[in-house]
Amino acid sequence: MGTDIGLLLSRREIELSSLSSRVVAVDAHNTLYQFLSIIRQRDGTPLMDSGGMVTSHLSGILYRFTNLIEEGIRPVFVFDGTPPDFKSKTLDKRRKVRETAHSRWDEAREKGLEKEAYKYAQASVKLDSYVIESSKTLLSIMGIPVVQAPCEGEAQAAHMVKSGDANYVASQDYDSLLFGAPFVIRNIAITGKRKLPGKDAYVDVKPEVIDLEHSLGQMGITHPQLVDIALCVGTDYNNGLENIGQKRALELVKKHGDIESVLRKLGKEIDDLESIRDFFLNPPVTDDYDIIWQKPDHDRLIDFLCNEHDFSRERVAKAWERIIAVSGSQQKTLDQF
DNA sequence: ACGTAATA
DNA sequence: TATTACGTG
Repeated sequence: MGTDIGLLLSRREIELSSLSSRVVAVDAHNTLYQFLSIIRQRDGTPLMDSGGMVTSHLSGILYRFTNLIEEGIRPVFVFDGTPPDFKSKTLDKRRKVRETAHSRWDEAREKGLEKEAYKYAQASVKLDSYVIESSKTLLSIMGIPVVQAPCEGEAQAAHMVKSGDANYVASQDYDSLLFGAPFVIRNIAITGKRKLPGKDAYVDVKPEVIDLEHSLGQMGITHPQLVDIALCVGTDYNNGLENIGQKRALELVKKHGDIESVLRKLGKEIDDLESIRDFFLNPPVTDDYDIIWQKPDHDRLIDFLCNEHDFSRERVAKAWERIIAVSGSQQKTLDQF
């Protein structure tokens, strides 16, 4: 998932409190995927209501964004639209991996192999229309605005920061930087600990900002050259070159200037090179959206989470108190303008 | 991932 | 008060 250019970028640790009153364009796909893969029981079974509907993503949205709202952060969720044609090979491949993982999850669970089951459960996560629609419902109940991207959500989120309608993109992936996002926040979570994949070890993770211009300056390259580096290491739309990782890709692009020269030198080719590069530099986006933080709806919150999806009334009531405590004062500051 | 109770 | 273990839906 995403493009592996993290080692090349400069990051700066921040406190969540420094984001107060800032508008954060949340990469919905990335965030929901994260919730669905991590909020699980030890054998990989996700949280579910009595009707068997998955609720892990709803739990993640409720608790994380209650906290962010309490910090005074103004989140906007940006959902994916229709992917470009040249992504179809990648999407087919992901679907096959997912299906294989799903059957291996079942097998491992039958044999009582918890760790293996958990691993395959994570790999079989799919964002279906139920997950998308139920997420949008909860967000609207919480008063959090939703923007529908015409194409890739990360491109739309990047556009919103460029145009000044948002201050940051929030995503664990780096792709919004390829789409030109000036500022990207990673690790915008509450608990400062993350499990290392495959290991039983945990590391402390703090929220961090990646500044695109600053990163480009440190590397001594331009934005189009960063896109060329991404094309070398592989993106959601192409496979990348053999034995070329991010460090060597940076050296090659700096030395030869652009990817065409690099490919000539190596005697290699990348399918749809022109289209993919143009897609990163000039992606389909829209200005047809409204970012308005509505008043959260208490009755609908209780009905949706407790009656429909079996959440604890006590916990939802507690979250409600925290949401409403700041949304009241925030509403005032909005009214003043 | 997050909340909460238990633990030290 | 800070860290860990367990439940959440």
